[in-house]
Amino acid sequence: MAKPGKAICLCPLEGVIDIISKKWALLIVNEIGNHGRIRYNDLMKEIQGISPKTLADTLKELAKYNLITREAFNEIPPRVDYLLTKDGEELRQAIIPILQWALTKKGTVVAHCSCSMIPKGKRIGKEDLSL
Amino acid sequence: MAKPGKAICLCPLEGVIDIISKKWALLIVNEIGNHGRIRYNDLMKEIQGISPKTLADTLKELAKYNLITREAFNEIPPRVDYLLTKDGEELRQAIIPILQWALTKKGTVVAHCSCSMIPKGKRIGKEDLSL
DNA sequence: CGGTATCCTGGCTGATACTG
DNA sequence: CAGTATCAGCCAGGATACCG
Repeated sequence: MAKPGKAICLCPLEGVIDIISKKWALLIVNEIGNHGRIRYNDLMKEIQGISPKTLADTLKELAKYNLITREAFNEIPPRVDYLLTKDGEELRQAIIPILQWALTKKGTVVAHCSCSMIPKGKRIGKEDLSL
Repeated sequence: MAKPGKAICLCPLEGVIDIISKKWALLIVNEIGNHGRIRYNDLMKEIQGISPKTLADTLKELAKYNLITREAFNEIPPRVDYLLTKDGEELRQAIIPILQWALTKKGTVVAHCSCSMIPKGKRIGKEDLSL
């Protein structure tokens, strides 16, 4: 092998792999993180293409894993905010190296996601990922 | 929002998300990395539970994305080695933060994966991930 | 040995309509 | 507004058999 004693074990990923390999999970975690706090229908608008069912299902999953918090208010009309837990924010930070890696392969990338926090057409480079 | 100007854009993940969200892709990349160079059937043994079809499909995908290299020898019996490219090795490094994050949620984890490079029952902690 | 070929299944996902 | 209910489709992935 290349580097004796440097074998990496992916066992820790167990249980977590179900999250990070879910199509929408990372997007949602990141979007909530970008906003700090956001409501259900605003998420629907930000994450273009997701269906209400899928969004609801994924939110429940994320809450089950303690990555997000659901905060409901007894108002009319109803209001529910979603926030990242500490774990969720840490996960959000943990994917940044993968983002950086993706960028090294492409140089820069033109933002075209639906997130209102990112100016459309902005060129994303490594400098945008150094928090 | 929490930190103005610190919004994260996941656009760079496009094209890459198909890889990292594949159930077996990360496992395979990591396993090849652990061995430095490994043959098809040895991968089958190491990655317990994967079917030949899925393994073959995923290997092709990974090769297409230039994450691994296929090296075939004209011998009888045939022999094919798989290795990580530079990109592949970088990806392997990039997922370590996620591993570390997973560990912070669990403390330590007992290795039970089929990888022959990791002693069964070894307790994995953060110290095993500082390369 | 290193794969294909073939068939099949179940869970994820989407669309749409509806409700408290 | 914030979801649920319902139905339907796709396709990653599994089992098995076979091939060069």
